[in-house]
Parts: sequence; structure tokens; C-alpha cells
Amino acid sequence: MSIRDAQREAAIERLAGHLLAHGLARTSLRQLASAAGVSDRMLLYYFADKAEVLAAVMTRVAGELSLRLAEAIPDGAPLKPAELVRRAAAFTTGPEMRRFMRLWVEVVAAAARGEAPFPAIVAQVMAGFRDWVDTRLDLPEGADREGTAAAVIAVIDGLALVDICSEDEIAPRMAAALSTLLAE
Amino acid sequence: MSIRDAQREAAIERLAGHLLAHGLARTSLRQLASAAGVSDRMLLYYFADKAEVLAAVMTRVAGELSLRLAEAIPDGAPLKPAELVRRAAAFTTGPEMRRFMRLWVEVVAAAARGEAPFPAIVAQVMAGFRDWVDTRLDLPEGADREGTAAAVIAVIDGLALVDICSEDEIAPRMAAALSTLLAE
DNA sequence: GATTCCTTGTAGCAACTGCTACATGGTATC
DNA sequence: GATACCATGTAGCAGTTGCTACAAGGAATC
Repeated sequence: MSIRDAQREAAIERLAGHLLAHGLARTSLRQLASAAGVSDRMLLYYFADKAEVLAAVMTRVAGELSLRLAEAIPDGAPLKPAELVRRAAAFTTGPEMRRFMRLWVEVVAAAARGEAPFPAIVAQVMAGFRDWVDTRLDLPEGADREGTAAAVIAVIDGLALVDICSEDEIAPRMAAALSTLLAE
Repeated sequence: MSIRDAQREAAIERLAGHLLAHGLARTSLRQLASAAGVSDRMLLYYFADKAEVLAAVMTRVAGELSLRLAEAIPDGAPLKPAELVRRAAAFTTGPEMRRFMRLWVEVVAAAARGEAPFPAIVAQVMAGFRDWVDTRLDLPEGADREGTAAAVIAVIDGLALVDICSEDEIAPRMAAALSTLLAE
């Protein structure tokens, strides 16, 4: 691996931490370069342009997220949708995962705005979510798997969004209330 | 009403349409001025600064949203949470309201980034949501009203977020699947 | 030893950002 | 008719944005 590739990898690693810590708030080229510990000139030597930086970093973050989701709820024993939602909710609102979900909401908004490279990132991460849910979902024959998977994801993302907006610690109570709303 | 105030009102009205149509994508001062049909110089004559423009416009949009929510589901007969979610979901994913929800998601993300004046806007709109749900929620004695209200809002917002990300028309199937997930 | 490529720094450009100083014509008030 | 205020245009400022031209030191290759 050339020096360039090694530095590129190191930059991606550092910037993943930066995005998870600060969201998309400090993502000008110079701010990214500073967070990566290099000059902006060098950042654009390692990457073609800003969009490529963000795409590489977000791909790394998405990989990390899907890894954690996979080990939090293995795909061995499919769960009824309500139980899957419960367990996923408990996990994603936990202190460890909140920053991932918060960044995810910001990325979705950036994609809605059409800002490159976020639409592509969102499509990729969303496909990963769908797949994750699909392989863990115990549904009766003839049910709408796609629709149900989307609904499960919606509930999880909704919890994250409200969590972002709330200053006090509403998440546990919200998750508990949600649990009683779900059918067995 | 002075000319200035009249023009200010007209600008707010036009800009509300602009934000609902384009989200937060085109919100530089010059772009806002162009959408309002005035020069950027005049926009800053009607408003103190950009944050005041956005605050005024978002307040208008929030008022419109709460008006529509109120008339879509009147507060006369409280509903069980599952039924409230069903009806709210059907309404907010409809063609009329999607642009409101999409803008809402963008505003939440901007608030998460700490961008003025969005944190204040989010607090205000969120309080309105909570109140809207609270006055329509039929809950047994001793239940966690705040937690349940937050959960209801989370589900609604989650549907909107997934709706934004999906190119095909998944919303109706998602809402239907969600409906079967909810307990009676 | 000459040449070429990898790596890095300095400097800067053109576009855009939010915002402002200044001038000017009009209208109302005294 | 003088004065003051309202409304609006022209011009531009300082800062930030993404990105680039150019040069140069060092290592590798011929």
C-alpha cells in the first residue's frame, strides 16, 4: 500500500469519528482536513473531491453500523415484528448507538436536499437496513414483507428523530410506551 | 399597516411556499430574496437578519401545519393510541402533507446541527405536536401519557423519514403493515 | 548523473456567504 | 418651503467555500 493509500485510510478512520461526534455540522473541506490532521491540500490529494471524502467516510460509518446491528441481534432466530422492533429500539436508543442514528437523520435530510453524495449513501444504507430486517423477520405466509420491513425501519428511525429533538431523557419511556402499543 | 409590514407579510407568504416546495435546499439570502420577489437588500430591510426571515417563515408553516392537523383529526372524541396513529399516518403520508413532513425532517436535522433559528423552531413545533397528540389520546388511568405521546409522534415522523428515502410508493404499504403491528 | 514519479507546501482564484455603508427620491410633517 | 422619515437601489466588504496552479524536495529508475 502506497503512502497515499495509507494516509487515505487513516483519514477515513479519523473522519468517521469526527462525523459521529459532530454530525454534518463541521464538514467544510478545511474543517474536515483539520479533523483528519492533514492540510486541505492533502485531503484533495487523497480524494478526488469533497463528495468522495464524504462518500468514503459514510461508507465506513455505514459498515460499522451494520456490523453492530448484526452482532446486537444475530440473524439465527427470526423474530415476530413487534419483538424485533422492541429489541432494535432498545439497541438504537442506547448511548452507544444514538450518535449513529443522529448522523443518519442528518444524512437523510441532506439527501432530501439533493446534496451529493448523500442520495447514493442513503440508498445504500437503506438497502442494508431492509436486508437486516428482512433476514430477521418472522412473518406469516402471504404477509407484505417489504411493507412490514419498511414499517419496522420507520419506527426505529422515528424514535431516533424524536430522541434528537428532546432535551430530557424521553427515549426509555418512549420505547416502553411503544412496546405496549405493539401487538403480540 | 406600513408598506414595510405589508411587504414583510407578502414575503413570508411566498417564502412559506418556497420552503414547502424546495425544503432547505435554496435558502441563501439571495435565493430567498429571489423567491420572495424582492432584492436581498430589501429582504434585510423587512427582517433583521437571515435567522429572523427563517424564523418568521417557519412559524407561518408551523401554524399552517397545526391548522391542518387540527381539522384532519378534531379533538372532540379521544382515540386509542393505535387508532390515532393509524389516522395520523394516513393523513401525514398523503400527497398534501408530505411536503410538510419532509420539511420537518430537514428542520430537525438543521436543529441537530445547531443552526439558528432551527433549535427554537423545533422546540416550538414539537411542543405543538405533543399538545395535539395529548388532547386526542384516550389512555387508561396511570398510563405514561408523555411517553405514549412521544411514541405516537415518533411513529408518524418515522414514516415521513422513510417516505423521503424511498423512490417508489412504499408509504401506503408501510402504513398498512404498521396498522397490523399495532395492538387494539 | 539524469529523469521521472510520488509526496507535500504555498499561494491563490472565482464564486458565494451574510450583511452594510451610502446615496437618492419620495412623502409626510411642521 | 424646510425638515425628517420611509423606502429602495448601487456597490461592496470581509469571510468562507471548493478547488487548483505551481514549485520543490525526495526517492526510485534508467
